Amino acid sequence: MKADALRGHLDPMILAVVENEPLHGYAIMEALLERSGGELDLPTGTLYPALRRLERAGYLASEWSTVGGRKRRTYQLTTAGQKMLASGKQEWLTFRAVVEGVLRPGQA
Amino acid sequence: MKADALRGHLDPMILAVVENEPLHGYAIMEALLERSGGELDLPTGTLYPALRRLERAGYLASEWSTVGGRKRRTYQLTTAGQKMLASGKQEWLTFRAVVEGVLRPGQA
DNA sequence: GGCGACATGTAGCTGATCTACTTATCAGGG
DNA sequence: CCCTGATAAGTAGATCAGCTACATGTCGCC
Repeated sequence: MKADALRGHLDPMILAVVENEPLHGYAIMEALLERSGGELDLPTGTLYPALRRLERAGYLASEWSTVGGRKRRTYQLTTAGQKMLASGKQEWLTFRAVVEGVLRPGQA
Repeated sequence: MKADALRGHLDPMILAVVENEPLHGYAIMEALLERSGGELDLPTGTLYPALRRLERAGYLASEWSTVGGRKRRTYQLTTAGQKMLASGKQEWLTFRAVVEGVLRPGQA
């Protein structure tokens, strides 16, 4: 999967994995990997800046903790983040309809 | 629809509209607009450079003509372009599965 | 004459994602 | 005891597709 394809779609995906349970960065990476069937293996240089960006934007809130001698920064969805996620899901449906309307992937 | 979302998905869409009939730039714009139900209204500053990029890459071939006093550059799919389109369609299916696996858009 | 559709293009900006690197803890094998 | 690999979090700098804004010109119509 090309890197560009992700552009603009990563944010809602990140928000989605912390929708039901707060997770720390590394666990978010693993969750994305698992939910995507091994396809979405984000470099740390992508994920961590993305998380800080989402926090700065007010969609995530974080909290430090230490587990087994390792420091963790756990992120949870804010109210704004919930709204963002909901609209992100909606936008995905629109986007999918647009692409498939143009691509007509059934017609090889 | 956010602009970023398009990243990496525009190329196969452009190739798709010239799949069955060669079209000139302006007609490609109109075809995209129509197939997307009015959602995909590309600025000329996006489309024309994209067409030149696709031609430079060998996926499209162009030819000038004049119709009603106006110059047209008509693009058609090359063999490489056909292959690119086919793999682009396949990649779209993968990408869609990844996003939906993570997003689980059914669960609002 | 002027406006809107038709038609093609360039210059320069933005910013999300990438590569490559750094720092640190812990468990297990040799 | 050291080394590797997993766990955990980050930064600096490069890339490049799509954007805004601009430029040029034709045609039909009011």
